[in-house]
Amino acid sequence: MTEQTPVPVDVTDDLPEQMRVRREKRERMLAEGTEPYPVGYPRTTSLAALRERFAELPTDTATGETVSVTGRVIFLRNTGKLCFATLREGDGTELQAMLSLDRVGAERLDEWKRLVDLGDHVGVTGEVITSRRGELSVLAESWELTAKALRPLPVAHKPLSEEARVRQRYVDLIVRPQARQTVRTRATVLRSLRDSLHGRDFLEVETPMLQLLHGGAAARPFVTHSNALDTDLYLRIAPELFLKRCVVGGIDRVFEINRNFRNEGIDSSHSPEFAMLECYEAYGDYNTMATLTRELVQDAARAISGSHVVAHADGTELDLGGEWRSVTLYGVLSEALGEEVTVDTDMARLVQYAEKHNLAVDPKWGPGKLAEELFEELVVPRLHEPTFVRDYPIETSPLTRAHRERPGLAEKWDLYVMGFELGTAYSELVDPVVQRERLVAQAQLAAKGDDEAMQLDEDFLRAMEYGMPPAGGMGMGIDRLLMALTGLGIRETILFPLVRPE
RNA sequence: GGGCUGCUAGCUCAAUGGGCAGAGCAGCGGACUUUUAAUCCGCGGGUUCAGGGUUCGAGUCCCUGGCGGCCCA
Repeated sequence: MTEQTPVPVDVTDDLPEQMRVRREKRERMLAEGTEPYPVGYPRTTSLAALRERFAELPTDTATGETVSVTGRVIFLRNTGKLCFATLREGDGTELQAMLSLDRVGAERLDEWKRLVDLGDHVGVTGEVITSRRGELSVLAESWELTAKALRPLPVAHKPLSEEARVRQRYVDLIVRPQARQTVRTRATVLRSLRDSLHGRDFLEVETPMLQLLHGGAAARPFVTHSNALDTDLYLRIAPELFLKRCVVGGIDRVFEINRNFRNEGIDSSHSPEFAMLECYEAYGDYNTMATLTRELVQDAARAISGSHVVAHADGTELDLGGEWRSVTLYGVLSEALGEEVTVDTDMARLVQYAEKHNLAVDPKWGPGKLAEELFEELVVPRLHEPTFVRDYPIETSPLTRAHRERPGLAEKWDLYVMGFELGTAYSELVDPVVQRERLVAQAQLAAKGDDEAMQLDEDFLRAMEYGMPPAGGMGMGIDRLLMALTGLGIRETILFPLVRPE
C-alpha cells in the first residue's frame, strides 16, 4: 500500500558539480541526436575470450583481426592524440581500449574526450593489438557510448566505508573485486550443496514461507497479514514441520534451501532473514546426519578452494578435512567447569556454577536450559575447529527423539566452528503421541507469554499420526557456512543485508 | 539493554588549546600519439548528519535525536 505518491521534482538543480556535468553530457548527446542509452552494441567477443586467445601475443604486435567489445570504463588516460581506457566487463576481466587520432578521426576522438567519464559503459570496435608496453588492447576504429553514468565512481583504490559497502552494494561490486568474488563463492557453495545432495538422492522441495502457525524451532517470528483470508500469518522461522510432512508422504530424502525469518537481534553473526539448508533422511539418524553434514561442508570447501583447507579473508587458514572432533555436551561442560556435570545435576548446583561464572540466570529456565547456557558461555567461544557437540537435554529439544541409551538426553548434535553454531541435527521424534505431549507443553508456554515457543499445529500432528518413518534431520545456516568458508562477517556473505532506512 | 566511538567536498580522510574548513583521487580549462592509480600547468567544488545551547567567535565544547562501528551483558 502506497501511502503517498512521490512528487516529481526537478533534480537537475542544486546538484553537485560532477553529477550536473554528467547530466549535461547526456543532454548534449540527445541534442546532437546521439542516444546515451542505446539498445545494445554488436559485440563479437568477450574481454575474457580475447585475453585467453591472445595471452601470448608479443609486445607491439598488430593482429589484423577486428573485434567489437564492451565494458565499463574504469580508468581513463587521455593524451592529445592517443587515448587509453581500461574497460571491465561483468566477470571482472579488464582490457585496454586505445583510441588514436589517425584511426577514429579528430571528431570522434574529441567527442570521446568530451563525453566519456569514468563509470560509463562503452562499446569499442577495432583491431586487436598489443601496445608498446605490451598491454593487450583493442585499437578503436569506432566507439559508442552504451550507457552514460550520471554518478561518479568512488575512488577505486581506497576501500568504501563499511556502511557504504552494505547500503550501496552495487557500488561495492563495481569497485571491490572481493565483493564480486564473494557473490561467486556463495553461488559455488550453493551449487555444491545441491550437487552433493542430489548425488545422494535427496529431492529439493519448496515449502511455505507464509505460515498460519509458527513452529519448527524456538524463535520469535515476524507477523504479517493476509487481506484475502483476513488473518495474521507468520513468516516462517523454519521449514521443519513441512519437510516432515514430506517424509510422511514418502519423500524419503528431502531438502530445502531457502530463507527463514527471525524477529530477533541483528549483529555480526545474526541477520533477521537468513538462508538455511534443511534436510531429512528416512531411516537415517543423527549419526548419518553427522556424516552427511561433514561431507557437504567438505565438498563445498573443495568446490571453492580445491582442498579441505580454506583461506580466510584475514589471511589465516581453516582446515575442514578429516573426521572432525565429536564430544558430548555434558562432557565438554564438565571439562570446562572442572567438575562432573550430568543431565541429573540439580538446579541448585548449576546455579552455583552460573554465579561463579557471572552468568545471569533466568528464573524460567530449567536445569537443561541452564546447562546449555553454561555451555554457550564457557565452551562455545573456544570451538574453532569443527566440532560436533552431542546429546542435549531433552527439556530443550521438543522435536527430538529421546536418546536410545541415556535417559533425559536427546539424540541431537550442534555443529560448532569458529565459535558459532553452524548446524544442528536430530534423530527425529516420530511417535505422534509423544510429539503431541511435547507440542502441547510448548503451546502452554506460548500461552503463558513465551513468544519463542511453538504453537500447536494440529495438521502437523495429524500427518505424524499417519506414520513417519524413523529419520534423521539436519539444518545448516548457509550464511554461516559462507562465514566459515571465507572468514567474512555475515553482512559480507549476504548480498543485500537488511539495514536501517537512511 | 549498557559503555566507548565515528559521521567534514562525488569517494577516502585531515583540520594545535574554541580563531579564515584542507589534502589525495575524482571534476572543470589547457598541453601531450604508447599510457598502466599516466604526467605537467591552471581552476572550481562544503547545510562539517539534524536540531537546540554556551561563546565575541563552534567542524571542535554541552544537550537531544538519526545512522554506523567496536566492546560488554
